Amino acid sequence: MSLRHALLGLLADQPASGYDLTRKFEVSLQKYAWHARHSQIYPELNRLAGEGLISVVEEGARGRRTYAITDAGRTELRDWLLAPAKEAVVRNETVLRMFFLSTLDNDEIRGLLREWIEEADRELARIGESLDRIEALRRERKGRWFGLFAAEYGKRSFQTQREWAEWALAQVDEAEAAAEAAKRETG
Amino acid sequence: MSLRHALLGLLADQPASGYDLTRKFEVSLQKYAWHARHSQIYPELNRLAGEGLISVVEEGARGRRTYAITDAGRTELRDWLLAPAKEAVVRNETVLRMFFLSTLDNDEIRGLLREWIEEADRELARIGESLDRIEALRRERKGRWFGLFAAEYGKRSFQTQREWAEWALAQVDEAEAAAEAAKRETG
DNA sequence: TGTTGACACGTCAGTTTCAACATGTCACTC
DNA sequence: GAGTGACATGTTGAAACTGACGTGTCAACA
Repeated sequence: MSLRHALLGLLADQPASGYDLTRKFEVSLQKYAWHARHSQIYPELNRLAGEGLISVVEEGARGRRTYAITDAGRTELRDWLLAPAKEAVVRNETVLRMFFLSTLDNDEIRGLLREWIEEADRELARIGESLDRIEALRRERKGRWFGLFAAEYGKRSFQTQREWAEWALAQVDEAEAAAEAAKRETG
Repeated sequence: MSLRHALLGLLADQPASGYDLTRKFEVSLQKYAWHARHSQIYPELNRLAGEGLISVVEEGARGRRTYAITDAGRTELRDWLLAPAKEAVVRNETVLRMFFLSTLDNDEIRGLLREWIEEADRELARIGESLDRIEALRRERKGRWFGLFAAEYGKRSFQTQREWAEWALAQVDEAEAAAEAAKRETG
């Protein structure tokens, strides 16, 4: 189960509440690493606290509970990072759709490819801002670079998505031109 | 639920049995698109058949049943490809580990990065073969390119993973050198 | 003839995940 | 003082998914 490790990982950077963690999922992990809803996060936090991997360090307004990772939690996180129990699970609906793209008509293919190019541009803009924030934090608190590796990976991934889509568009055009040429020859 | 669409997508290319589909998952979808076990695939095939989205076209030795996609199934697949019901779900344990990489020591980070480089090399070799097969098929049955888009995407993705890991290794070295220089200055 | 290993499909109990429902707080503004 | 929207945490029933177990077939080879 990776959800608990995602939570431990986020708490390894700094203490946070369930609400904070939900927002962190939404803005950073959700899109290219791990998807989870608050209805899954809150019970898991309770379990982690019960097992002593995290602990409540502050209680605030509106029932807010701030959790921090414990030493046991850090050990658990480290073990998982260095040697995950089994082969990595991958689920990516977009990639799945890319897989079956060729079952569509050329114009439909082009439509989807253009959507993916736009998505990549949006994400690249978002990640650019994120990288700026991390860079600022890095200057501020020397030597720290939490999130930098992932943000850079995200950036490169969406650049790849964009370039791939451009390549695919060219492939479709090329195939279509070849098909028309063949048609003219026989017709 | 994407599993059914993954199955419909595979059957859109050519008829196959549950066993065939399980193997296709293992060799192609599993690694970077969608993960599923045979214990999930067989019941889902029965449901799809019950709903008329696929049908049994052949019964062979050892209880083997070959399924083909129906027109209703093609419609369902097409609808999903063009407009998936909700935002794409992403789960990727490797990327999640990349996210928390910086909580480790420099040497541990280097170890993981090297593992990921090796993994990328292995996958690139595998995908290279795959692309050769697809290319051969394409020459044979003109105009068909099922799987080509995805294989190319996979190739580019693992190239990205490799390049990112090399970049990250350089970052670690750089940070370490800077830290040591600072230490010499104060010490 | 026995054994091995790939082929082929299935079930099931337990866990994870999702969407929807539910409840209340606090700050701000009209 | 009423309304709004962000804050904050929960529960629950259904669906999806996993890992392990179970059953039998068939080809090849010793």
